Amino acid sequence: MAGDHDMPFFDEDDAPRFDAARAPMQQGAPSGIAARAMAARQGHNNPPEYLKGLNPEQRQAVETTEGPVLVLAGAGTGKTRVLTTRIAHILATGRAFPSQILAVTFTNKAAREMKQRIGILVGEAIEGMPWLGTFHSIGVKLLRRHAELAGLRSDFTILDTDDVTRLIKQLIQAEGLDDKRWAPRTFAQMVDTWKNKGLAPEEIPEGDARAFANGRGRELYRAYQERLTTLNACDFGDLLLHPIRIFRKHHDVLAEYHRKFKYILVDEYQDTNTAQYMWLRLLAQRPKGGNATTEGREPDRATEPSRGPRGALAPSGAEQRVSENKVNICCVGDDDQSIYGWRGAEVDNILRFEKDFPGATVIRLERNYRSTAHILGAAAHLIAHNEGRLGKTLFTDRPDPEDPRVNVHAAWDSDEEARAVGEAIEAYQRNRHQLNDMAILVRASFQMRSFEDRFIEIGLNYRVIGGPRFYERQEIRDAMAFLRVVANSGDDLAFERIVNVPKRGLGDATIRQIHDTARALGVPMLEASTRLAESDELKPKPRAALREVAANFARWQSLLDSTPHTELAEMILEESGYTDMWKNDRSAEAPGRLENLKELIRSMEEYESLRAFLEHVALVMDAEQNEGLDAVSIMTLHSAKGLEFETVFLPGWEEGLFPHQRALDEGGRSGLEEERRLAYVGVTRAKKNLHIWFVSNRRIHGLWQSTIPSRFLDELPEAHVEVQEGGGSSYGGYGNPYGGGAFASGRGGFSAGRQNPYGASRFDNLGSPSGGRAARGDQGGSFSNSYATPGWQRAQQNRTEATDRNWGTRSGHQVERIGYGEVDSGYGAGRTSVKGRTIEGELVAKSVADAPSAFKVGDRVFHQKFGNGNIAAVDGNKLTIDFDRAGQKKVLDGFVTAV
DNA sequence: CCTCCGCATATTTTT
DNA sequence: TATGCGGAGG
Repeated sequence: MAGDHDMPFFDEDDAPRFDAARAPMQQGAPSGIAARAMAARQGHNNPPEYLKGLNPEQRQAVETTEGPVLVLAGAGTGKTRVLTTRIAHILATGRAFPSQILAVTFTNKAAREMKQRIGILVGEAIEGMPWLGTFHSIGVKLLRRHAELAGLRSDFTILDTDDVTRLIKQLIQAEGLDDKRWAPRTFAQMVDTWKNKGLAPEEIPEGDARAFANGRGRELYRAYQERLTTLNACDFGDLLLHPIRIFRKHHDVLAEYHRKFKYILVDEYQDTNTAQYMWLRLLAQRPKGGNATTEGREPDRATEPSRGPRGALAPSGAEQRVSENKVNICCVGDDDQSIYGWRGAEVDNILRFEKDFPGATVIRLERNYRSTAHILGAAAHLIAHNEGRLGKTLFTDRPDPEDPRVNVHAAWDSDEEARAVGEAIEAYQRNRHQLNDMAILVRASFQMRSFEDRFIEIGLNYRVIGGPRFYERQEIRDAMAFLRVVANSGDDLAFERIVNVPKRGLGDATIRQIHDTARALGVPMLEASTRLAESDELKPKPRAALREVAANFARWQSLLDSTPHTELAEMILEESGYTDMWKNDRSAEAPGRLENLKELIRSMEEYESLRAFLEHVALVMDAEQNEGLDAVSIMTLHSAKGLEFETVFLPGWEEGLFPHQRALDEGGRSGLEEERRLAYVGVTRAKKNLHIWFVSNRRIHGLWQSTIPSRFLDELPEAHVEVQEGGGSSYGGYGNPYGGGAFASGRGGFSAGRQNPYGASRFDNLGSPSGGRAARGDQGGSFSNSYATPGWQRAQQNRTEATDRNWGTRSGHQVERIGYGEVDSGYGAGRTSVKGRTIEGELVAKSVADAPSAFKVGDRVFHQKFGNGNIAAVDGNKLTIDFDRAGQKKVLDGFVTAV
């Protein structure tokens, strides 16, 4: 077997032998890396340039090249710097060639950044690192070399989630199952979860197998894998799993890579899932006696029935013996920033590192270069509420007492929140802050909408980061499908996607016929179409259409080698009628789609060939956003990881949203801890200014819900936090008649007789003039006289100055203000009541099935926001109410009181 | 083939 | 509430 791989194995990137002084040089006198390498070898006392400016811990992390190393790199402690400098150091000291270093990241962005920074450190004279990339891109590289060992040809196609879902849908239908009852997406997700755990069809838990397709989950998974093999295709999970299986089975192959990779580096180790962990361990474990195989003691974790908590894979005795050998693996990560548990990441991997790699050096990077002492203090106090951490405390050596504290603000509802944040941003802008330095980080993307609406209204530039990606758009995927078929006529999934695009009258019936013919003849669908078009099995119309399709593809394929690929692509889109299709489309999106197609062609120019481009796109599903424009960034907390901004706004800190109810329901305590880590990530994005917001009312699924402040707010240390009375008071913009944003509708409501499951909060009364006090029997507080508060006065002013810049153009808001006034009169009686919640464990709230409503049709009720109204319909606890002023609304019964 | 209506669904996202 | 999907019907 080994002989089969020798050829591809020692090709481009395997330099035959090492010569530090020569290899990296291209011409001229020794300089750059070569000079540094020689200096290092000659034992000069002066540290090389690239080590200067590192702090002692960073330097230790760079210079401890031998043996297993775990670098616990807190937020903003120079993680990437350590990683790149470490690679530069290994290269400069002649410890390894670029091709002998395996460096894995999670995202293409991270890989790109690392390559670039290594380039800067080491000088342009060195060729790129061939084995620096994402788990998946390295997986493809391995699999292309050894494809036949996985039953594939080396030109296999990589399916993305969309392809996978369509394929699974076909399988479900082929099994005679109802694809409505058994959603293909759901099953695709299940398969993904199994693959994240490294499980083959025979290894999945019985319960999982039974849970789908009338208990036929296992067979379906198996059928799916078989279908992939037939199609000469694999999904993202396979890019890791196939190499794992090859390594396990073919020890000679594994041994080659053991010899090859002298150093292994892993970025964001806390995000690794079980499959990635298995993959890494296979590559990292070296058998004791030189090149001997690991035969007989190869761990087969996937079949191990017993695991520790949360799927932890305790190393077996055999593995421990194996791993005694020195392994130069360096994992960098931060357990406090592990936020991807829901997609299979195992925090345990990082928590267990020292057990997995006995004798490991653990280095903590805690010196933070990003944030102020207040922000770090807040972050530290917050994250300290988590158990099971490795434990780190960030510090800065430039404390500045003048720094602003972390600001906590209250708002009445999400619209007001958006308004207040907008005003805060404008205030910063007036103080010459760049919009580019500000970001709004939300928990869930639906929160973005109120900000977008508001910013459009006031003409504030913003940019949404994340969301649907360039390569996931319909027009791009269609165009890609054309190209895929041209490059590989066996790509049936791509073919099916576009046979009838633009519409050519090839309906389901014809496509089924192509399918059947293809299967009967054992040929790809394109081939089958060609033959069908020549036969008279089809009616004239589809036959002609199909003949044209087949002829088109034949022509394009014949041009593949002779025509520049960008030109060919343009030709394909033109001749297929695809561009015309969008030109004739009068919908609003059509021009944008044409623009995207142009962009696609443009981006192809960077690649040598169509194939090179397609390979790239399969794995790199990101496209750059337009820089240059000064705009506020809006994104989710998840996509903010790794970024930093001068000023950060964190809206929506309410129970149920953040921590998210679903995380609590499904993840229990560990779910809560992951939410807290997410909060920690959010807080640590800020360099100087941090504003946290919560609202009292949020519309969820169209129903107004009264909310209570997030428990995370209570976990912030008072010393570093300043509570802003009234949402945007410090920016002098707005206010509501109650002197600020929020009523004590949440916790205040509880304390009136119900139990607040989270205990009293110091935010209970924030912004509440009388509601909170009334509810809790007056405990004074900062709002003992609501009419004296700045907020109230501001509100009065605002009401009279209707032409004020902040109000004038927004009739909607003005109406809403008046609405508040109406509410005012009845407020005392209209105290909110909130449904109780059960508590599971100590801290975790479970949502509770709502009891039937005590109200009936015709009842006269009062609602805080909408005023008085009559109940028009009752559905469980959901009420449809005709409000006197606000019209018909649906509202939960907990938020209205009988009048 | 296109349009309209009813129905389910409504965190987080990379490769 | 809003969105998107799939089926039914023109």
